[in-house]
Amino acid sequence: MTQLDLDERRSTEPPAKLGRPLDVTRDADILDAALDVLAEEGFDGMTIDMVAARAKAGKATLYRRWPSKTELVIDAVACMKNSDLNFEDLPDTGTLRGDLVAMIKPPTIRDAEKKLRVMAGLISLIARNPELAEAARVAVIAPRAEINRTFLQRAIDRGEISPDVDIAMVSNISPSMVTYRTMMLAKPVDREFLISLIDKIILPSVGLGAAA
Amino acid sequence: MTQLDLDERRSTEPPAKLGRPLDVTRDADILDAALDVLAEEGFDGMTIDMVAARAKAGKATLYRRWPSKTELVIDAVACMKNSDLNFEDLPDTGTLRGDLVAMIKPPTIRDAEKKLRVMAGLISLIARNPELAEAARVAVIAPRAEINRTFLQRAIDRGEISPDVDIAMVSNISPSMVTYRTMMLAKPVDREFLISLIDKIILPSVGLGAAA
DNA sequence: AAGTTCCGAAACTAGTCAGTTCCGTATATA
DNA sequence: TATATACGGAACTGACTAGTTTCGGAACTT
Repeated sequence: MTQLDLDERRSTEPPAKLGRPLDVTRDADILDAALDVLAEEGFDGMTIDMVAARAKAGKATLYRRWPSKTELVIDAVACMKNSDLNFEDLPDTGTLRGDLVAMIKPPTIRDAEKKLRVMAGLISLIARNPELAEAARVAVIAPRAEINRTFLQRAIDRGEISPDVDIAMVSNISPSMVTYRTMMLAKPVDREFLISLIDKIILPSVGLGAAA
Repeated sequence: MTQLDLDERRSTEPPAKLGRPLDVTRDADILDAALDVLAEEGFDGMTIDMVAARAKAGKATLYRRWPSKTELVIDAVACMKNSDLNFEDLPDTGTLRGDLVAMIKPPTIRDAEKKLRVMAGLISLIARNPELAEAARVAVIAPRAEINRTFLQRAIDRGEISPDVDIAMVSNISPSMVTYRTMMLAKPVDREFLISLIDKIILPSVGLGAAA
């Protein structure tokens, strides 16, 4: 069951005729709590009681809305999609380097780090749960590369870089190295690291080595 | 308790005076079984019974040798160190590209993939268990970057690339992108991908874009 | 106010699994 | 052969947790 399914379910029972209506904002609170616990404990370390306590809800309430722990987590991951970056207001500075540097903002970095912590808690499951894997890919993994793809395509269109650049490969450099640095090396992803990444790896790979 | 501790314990009871001696090769079988299960199920999915069954051993035997599941896993990870690549016989072809390409061998790739599957099953724990994190870093993470560092240093020494190259950054490109591709994108790491990685990302980042 | 529905809290069920104990057997020394 | 030791297997304990049920109360509708 996905968030969309829930919305649908509710739209078929119009504005709720009698008694207290199902509160949609309650769903969001619970999903947020689930993400917090997930980031701190991982999937197996997370218990339904933890989530209920964090959301100040009863365990029964969670089971009234989601049929199982797994479905709750899938839904939580799917709803993690656009917590920070809106695709509409991406920077457009006129240069590839300008666009990439403009993405380095503390809130964006924090958002990415939380998502990575959630991902870390899920990875061992992803190999065995295709539905969860799909939710994670759509919500977390794809958007990061998509933004880079957009920047690169713009740069090609304006003639800044060669159209022969392997966009698929280059757009994954930053997600790969940020993820590895966080999850494997446990080192901070700070502005200095990201600037180095742009100037020493990404720009040279598109032929903007010294010209930038 | 580490493998070293076990060896020590055994060396203090000389060649075992009476009865059946503790069989050191039995340890290796059990640790291998643990790695197999770990790679397939992840830490939380792995049970002691599974490991015992796979090693054709009794559960009690495992607990005679390791005090807990966690210690067993830490030991297994630590022993994963040099299953394939020996630091002595690294290729030395005379060019950076030659060295990097020479590392692309099916057995090496398979070995790396298994290690990555084990890592995937551990990541959510690594954030909460420093001892395990250290074992994983020493056995899996550090060696991969170390090899690249060696190749890069050689290239600097022979004047092939500039001494200003950020070795720490460049030596992590390949581990990062291979890990991400495997764990997040669930795409195969084949020869074609690795060649592209070398020619399109790594070599340009050290100033060998077209000259190679 | 009456009726309905959802709520949080808590008790409960059932299954799983880490870790322990026990036992009959196999293998080595002496 | 007698003895000591570690073995595999199986039964057991205790803790934990997913999921269910129950219940009194709160909030909304009419």
